[in-house]
Amino acid sequence: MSVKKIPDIIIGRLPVYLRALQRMSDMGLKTTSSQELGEHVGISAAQIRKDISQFGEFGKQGTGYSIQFLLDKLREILKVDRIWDVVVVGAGDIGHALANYQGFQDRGFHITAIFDNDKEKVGRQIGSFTVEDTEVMGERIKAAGVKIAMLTVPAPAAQEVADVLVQAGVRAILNYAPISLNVPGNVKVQYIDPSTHLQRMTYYL
Amino acid sequence: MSVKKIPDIIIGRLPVYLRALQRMSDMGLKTTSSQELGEHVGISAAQIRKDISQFGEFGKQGTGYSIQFLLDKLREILKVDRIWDVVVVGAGDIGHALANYQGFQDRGFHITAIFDNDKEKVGRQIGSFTVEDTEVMGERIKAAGVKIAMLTVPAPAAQEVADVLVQAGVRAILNYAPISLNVPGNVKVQYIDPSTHLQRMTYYL
DNA sequence: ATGGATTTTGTACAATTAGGTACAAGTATT
DNA sequence: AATACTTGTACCTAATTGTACAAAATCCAT
Repeated sequence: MSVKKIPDIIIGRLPVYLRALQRMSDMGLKTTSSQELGEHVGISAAQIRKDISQFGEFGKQGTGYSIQFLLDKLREILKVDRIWDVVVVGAGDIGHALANYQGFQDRGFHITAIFDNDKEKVGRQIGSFTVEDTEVMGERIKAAGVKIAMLTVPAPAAQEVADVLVQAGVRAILNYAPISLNVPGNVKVQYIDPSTHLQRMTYYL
Repeated sequence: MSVKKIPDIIIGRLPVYLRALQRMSDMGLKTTSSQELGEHVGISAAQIRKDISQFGEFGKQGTGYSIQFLLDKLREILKVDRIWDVVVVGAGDIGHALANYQGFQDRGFHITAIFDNDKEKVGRQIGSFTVEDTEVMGERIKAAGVKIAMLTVPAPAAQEVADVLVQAGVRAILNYAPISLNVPGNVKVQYIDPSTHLQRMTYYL
């Protein structure tokens, strides 16, 4: 009896539900329905019910879902019921913005180090972080057991850095470099490239 | 005889192909195959052939695709065979990073203005831009006919700003605020939220 | 030059995956 | 007690992806 494999596409929607539920909770709401949640996130109520029901029967007929209970469950499912250490590679504008970003704290992530290969930048202070040399990145990641990295280096360097990250044990990469990365099957990559995202919309203009 | 509707999911992959092809072109390559392109972007060769064939017969048996020809075609399909004006709303860290980013130039986009509602920031210089007041944003967008905006304001302000953008004629929003936006059906939104993207990967760790 | 081997596309067909519809059953409200 | 609300799921439909191959183009050995 193995656990049913959950499709990626469903996993991809859960963080969106989580974000909306957190917002509802912050507003003081205690319960919600698939209908209401669906209106918030722009997804059909049936879809939401089906997605959630993959993991158990979390709702109650006539009432809907307890927001707090669903938050707890989703965090548990997504494994963000804990704090993950994350490193940033690249101390440019994006690296800066990420280092200063206050939105990781409550969503399961904590930046622990920033690396750059530019000797000019190494040693400098970015917020509460001191930029470290990329040369020590691999061993630092290994030693700390870090599994998640955000990659903000220029495209030509990205694959090489990704290889080092993977070698050091990183299993999830948020890639800001405008290039597709080649990584082993057990490593996940999410891509953030503003031009690519914009190009997904111009077709419809 | 209407043109066959192309699925969103295919449109979403085209910018990735475009990016990889541009890279190959920069490296001096003249032709490629669905096989080779697929290895670069991590998508099956059959999928790539089928995607491309939606728009015409761009390849040649035995040879593959002319990179330059395919680049031209993809740019035309995605309507990035021109330069789109884009505005940035929010002059925080992300707004700064976007304003300084050099990666829009060659990919069909040009930032024309940056807005913020903080009177402290209005009038300041960010790169070659002078931060303008959000109050004049609507009329400025209307006057210039801008169709694309990047939204980098705090979550609580995002929906309100989005409403103004839509009212002013914006039809594509790249939303960096960690919240789902409610917009009319003829307006496209792409979401960039690092925490959400990270949460899509932690499940697999 | 030539012919067989190789490469590669575009597509027909099959299989799989994702999403929509509808409703029984439970819960709440009046 | 009747009405309204809401879930979870069975069933159906649509969308997406994979497989396989004919046809065309190229390559290569002689």
